Amino acid sequence: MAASTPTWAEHALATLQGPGHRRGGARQAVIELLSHQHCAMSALEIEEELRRDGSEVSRASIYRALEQLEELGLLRRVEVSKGTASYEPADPGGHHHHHIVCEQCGKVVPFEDPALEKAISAVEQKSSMAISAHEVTLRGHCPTC
Amino acid sequence: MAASTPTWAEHALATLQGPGHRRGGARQAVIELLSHQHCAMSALEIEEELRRDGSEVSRASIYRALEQLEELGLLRRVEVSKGTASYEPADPGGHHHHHIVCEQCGKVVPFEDPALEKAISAVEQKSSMAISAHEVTLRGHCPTC
DNA sequence: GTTCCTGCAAAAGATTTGCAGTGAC
DNA sequence: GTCACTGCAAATCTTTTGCAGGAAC
Repeated sequence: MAASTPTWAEHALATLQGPGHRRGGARQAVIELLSHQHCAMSALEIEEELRRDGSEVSRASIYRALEQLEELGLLRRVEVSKGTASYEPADPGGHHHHHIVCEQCGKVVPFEDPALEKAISAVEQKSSMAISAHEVTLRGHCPTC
Repeated sequence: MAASTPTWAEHALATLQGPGHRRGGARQAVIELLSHQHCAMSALEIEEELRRDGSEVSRASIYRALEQLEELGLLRRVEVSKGTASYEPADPGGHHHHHIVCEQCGKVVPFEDPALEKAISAVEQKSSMAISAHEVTLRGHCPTC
């Protein structure tokens, strides 16, 4: 899938200019890393990757940054791997994709499908609950597995 | 939603008659409990419920039973609550539903929608991966929250 | 100066595993 | 008798939290 728009990091940092927020290195590193990502990453993957990049960040700070960014609507939380949350940049326009996960090797492939979105919208309309988000995960085996 | 078919427990126990399996009280209690359930339960909820019923079962045995039953295709694993897996009986015919979760109170409401299933089938056809399962989760707020 | 952000260490919660004993076949 | 199943305790893994120091505004 296309990488997230190049301005997502700017958008995130702009949102964090507001009152009640201050800049900080750890969160900035997380934003920076995620903005270059084409798909979801878990907190531990982020920690490892940042360490590899030389910008070591405390694990607690990563979790706190992710939680905060999700609450601000800047990140989308998805649960692809068994027992771990992953996060990916959320398009401000609401444009998003879903995931296919290989049960063998754990590989995650994004996909999008307008017809699927339409069907989900219809369900949301019919429901008595006010739906704010949805998540679709397909599981199977990739060609090489 | 309709409760799982009344013969699911029998089906599960029959499957476990095969070679390489033996009967055991802990697993049987888990099957018995889940067969009466209308929606997904987590391992810890199962433990608590069994204890309340007077049939105390070790937590490890519950996890082992759930893992095994899922591998046999008798249970469907869904991740509704944040950070915990839940399990529900899998209809042998493949008939299944999905879930709407209230982000406030955690309530889980099942739903099914043929149009949605059709849209997902279409995506599965188009994909280069061999899809064996899918999961849809809607999140929002229930009328009382 | 206020208070948000960060790191460290400890805690919490969910799940897995090693091992020895029990029970089904 | 063999091997699956069970319970207990310990270990593992992910995530959260308390606290003290440091940085942004």
